[in-house]
Formats: sequence, structure tokens, C-alpha cells
Amino acid sequence: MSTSVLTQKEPAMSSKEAKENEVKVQRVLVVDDEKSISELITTSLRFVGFEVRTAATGAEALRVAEEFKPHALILDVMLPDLDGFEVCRQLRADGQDVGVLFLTAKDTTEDKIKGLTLGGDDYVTKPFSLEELVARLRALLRRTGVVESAANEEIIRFADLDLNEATHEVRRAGNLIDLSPTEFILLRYLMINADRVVSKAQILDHVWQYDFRGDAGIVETYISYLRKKIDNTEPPLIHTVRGVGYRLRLPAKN
Amino acid sequence: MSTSVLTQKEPAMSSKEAKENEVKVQRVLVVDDEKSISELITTSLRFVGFEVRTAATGAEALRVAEEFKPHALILDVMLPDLDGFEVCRQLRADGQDVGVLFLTAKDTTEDKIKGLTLGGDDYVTKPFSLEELVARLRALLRRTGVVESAANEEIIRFADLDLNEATHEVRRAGNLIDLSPTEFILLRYLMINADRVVSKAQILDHVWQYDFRGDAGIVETYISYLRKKIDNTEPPLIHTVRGVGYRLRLPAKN
DNA sequence: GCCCCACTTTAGAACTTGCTGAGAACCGGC
DNA sequence: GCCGGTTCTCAGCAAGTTCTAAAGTGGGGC
Repeated sequence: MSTSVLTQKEPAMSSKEAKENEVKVQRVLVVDDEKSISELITTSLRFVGFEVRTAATGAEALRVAEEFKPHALILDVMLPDLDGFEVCRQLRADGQDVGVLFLTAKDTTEDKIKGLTLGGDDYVTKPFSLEELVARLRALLRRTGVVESAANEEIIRFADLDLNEATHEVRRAGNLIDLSPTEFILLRYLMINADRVVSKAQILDHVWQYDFRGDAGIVETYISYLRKKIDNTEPPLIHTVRGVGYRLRLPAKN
Repeated sequence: MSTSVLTQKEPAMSSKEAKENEVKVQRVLVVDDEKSISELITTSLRFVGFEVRTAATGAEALRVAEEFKPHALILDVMLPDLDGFEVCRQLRADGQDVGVLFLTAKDTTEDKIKGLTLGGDDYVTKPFSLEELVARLRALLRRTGVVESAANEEIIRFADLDLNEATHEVRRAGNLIDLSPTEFILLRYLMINADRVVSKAQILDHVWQYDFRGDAGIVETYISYLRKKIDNTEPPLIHTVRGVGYRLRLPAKN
């Protein structure tokens, strides 16, 4: 995975604001026995400003949670020792006030999935895209009310573009626009990184599922779809930076 | 843990309102010896804003009730020591003014249940759906008059849809519509979450009985039934968000 | 001003998701 | 124990989505 200019909410932050944010930094415990997965997640979450610890087994998760006091867990349901549900149950029994985002394989039997959305919890199926994971994690923290901060807004705005996470509505200049799931995630990624250039490789790493083995050309295709849907009115917002990537920006800035 | 995409009445609550609500938080004591059941109920009730304690036996229930002073009990009739009715009787003898929602197995004989509903009590048979349980609990608190708050309204409205919890009547534009029990609970769940997208998994977890081991496809079937019954007139209110879930909304918005 | 190459756009094949009707299984009331 | 309504499964169809590939466009180095 490339380290990157990712998905930071406040790219240009004064140091005072930075300090203010530091106070309410959110702690996430990532529990997965596949090292590549937990590293992928850890790197991304750190980058977007979470404090992260990891555990590879259920027992370790309980031990770490005890002293780390995470606000949320990202928890694989398939663990070598206890399963995810048992970990969750024991934590709650201990009175730990924590939201859980479960990771499940796509073919997990239905009865394993049942009950995963209770109490503000949620689940994401492997393979996931990083943007999707982070968005769901943020939504979960918002719901469980652990922290409320500007970085947790439900509506992302840029220029006359609105993207509402709760209703999945996207509007340009007030007009409702229908986007496919991938288009939606791509647009959110661009909006979160508004004003910066993001490369096709970065987009591929964040918007597409981590096991995608295709060509970066697909990004061009989806940018084209997006332009047709949201950028067919003046002024254009999606700009190509030849040889580098794409950038969302207002033309006024010249 | 506390808030959710779920069944909250005021998803976007200012912190002042939140505090105001805190004052009249309702206390519920859950008494069941099956740990999985009492955890399920506890998680859900906390999430929709109740303060919850649990007990696994009749004796423990009496002890906890003494100092917790719950507004209501959710009480399994089959307990290892005393039975639920006995617990109820002793509480009342102690002068505790508390509504009781009994949990019974489906095959509990009628005469055991008879007379129960005196005094505003009610009962729910296992297995139940969480929406059903919460609705019955709210109705009970409403009747016993312990607290009255906005979250306890008897009639839920959205657009020209009315759903009356007390009479189980549903109207679209004033016309009475006959719904099956499952359809009713599903519609209420959608109305309570009006305007937000709810996933099929969420619907399954909240509307269906907790022991349902089937496929999420059933949700599609019931959405189809509902559309036929309540959404065959303009404008359509139930909208599909492809790849995400369903959403109740007015089209006027754009 | 030419040409290369990055980007854009479109078409369409393969796939996924959701909608609906039909019918089997179940349940409760009489 | 029969009947009507209800729940649930399933399969076929329709529609939407993803992705590849190939043809079109235009920028800018020289």
C-alpha cells in the first residue's frame, strides 16, 4: 500500500486547531490475524488521524482493550481462538463502552451475520475498500456518540456539491444526482481531498477493494462517468493534472 | 454506548436537547437467565436510550429493583428460582410502582398469561423481534404514565402516512390499509428511520425475530408487499438505494 | 506543425442486484 | 381438521453496475 496524501479531513490545519483535535483523538483497536490486513488498516487509520493498536487473537484483543480503552474496534469475526462475537460480548460484559465494526468474509453464512448491526455496530465484508471502511468507522463513532467533531460530519461539501452520508444523496447546485456505489465512493474520496491532486494509484488503493488486480485505466473510466453526471454544468470542478492525477477545485482560484 | 442509526426519534439532537432528555431517562430492569437474550435486549435498549440493569434470577431481580427503582421490568416468566409472577407480586407488595413486560415461551398456557395484562402490564412471546419488544415497552411506559416524552408518541407520521401504535391502524392519505404483523413492524421501522438509508441487514436484525436464520432476500419480498399495499399511489415513498438499502423519502426534495 | 502519448469516451460483455409471482409450509381460529 | 391468511423460499426476469478494450482527442515537446 502506498503511503499517501490520503484522506485527511483538515489538510491545512493551524497548530492551535491541531492541538484542539489532539485532545479528542479517537482510539481504534484493530483485531485480525492476517498481518497484511491489519497492517493495511492500521496504516490507513493512522494516516487519517486515529490512534491505533492491533491484536491478532481474541485473547490479546481483550488484554489490549483493557488498558487501551478504545472508542471502537475493528474486529474480524474469524479469529484463531475466540470468535469476534465472543470478544465483543466479553468486552461489553466488562462494561467497556465500545462500538464494533465487524469484518466478515463475503461468503460468511447468513446466521453468522445476523445480529451484527445491533447497538450501533456495523459490518463490512472482505475484501473492502479503505474509503468504505473508514467511512463506516466514522459513521459508527458518530452513532455511538463517543466523540463528535468536525471530522465526523454527515454532509461533505465542496463548492455547490453536497454529499450526504446518511441518506446517500449527492447534489450539484441543489439538483439530486444518482450515482452508482463506486461513483459515490470515488466522489467522496475526491471531495475529502478537495484541492489536492490525487494520483490514479492513490485512487485505486483507496476507492477500489484491496484485491483489485486490474488496470489504473478504470479510474479514467469512472472519472469520465462522474464528469458526465456531476460536472456537466459550469464551472467544471474535476480537473486533470496531466501526468500526475486529478484534482477537485474551483476555477476562481486560477 | 448509546445512539444509533436505529430507532432513535431524534437522530440529529443538539447537545442541549440531549441533556434535557438525560433528565428523564427511563430505567428498565431486564430479568432473564439466558445470557444471550438478556445481552441482546440490553444492547438494544441502551442503544435507544434506556438505562438498563440486568438480573438472572428472581431473587437477584428483587434485590436490584430495590435500589435501581426501575420504571419497568422485562421479566421472563421462567426463572430458575421464583417464577416471574411471583417476582411481580413481591415487587408490588413492596409498593414498587412498576410496569412489567413478561417474556413467555410460545407454548405457555393461556391461563398462565390470563390476568397479566391487568394493571397495564403486557407480554411478548419468545422469540420476538427487537422492534416489537421496544414498541411494546414504550406502549407500556406510556400506559403506566411513568414518563411522557416526545419519543413516546402513539402515532408516527411521515408524509401522508399515519401509523397508530395503539390501534395498529395504518393510513395512506386517510385510507385505512390492512397490513400483516410483519409488514406493520417493517413499515414502522422504516418510518422511525425516515429519510435515512437502512440496510437489509439492519432491517433483518431489527424487524425479524432474533432466531430467524434465513436470507436477507426476505426483506425484498416484504418491501414488495409493502409497496403494493401502501405505495401504489403517487408519490412513491419507499425508495431503493442500490447496493445500500432502503429509504423512506418524499420526492419533493429535489 | 507534427507526433507521441496521456487522457477521454464509448460500446458492450459479464456480472450483480433487486423485483416479483408462484407455491410450499405453517399457524390460528372455528 | 379444514380454511384463510401469513411467512418464507425460490427462480426467472429486468435493470443497473463493473470492467475491458479500442477508437477518438488534444497537449505540448521538439
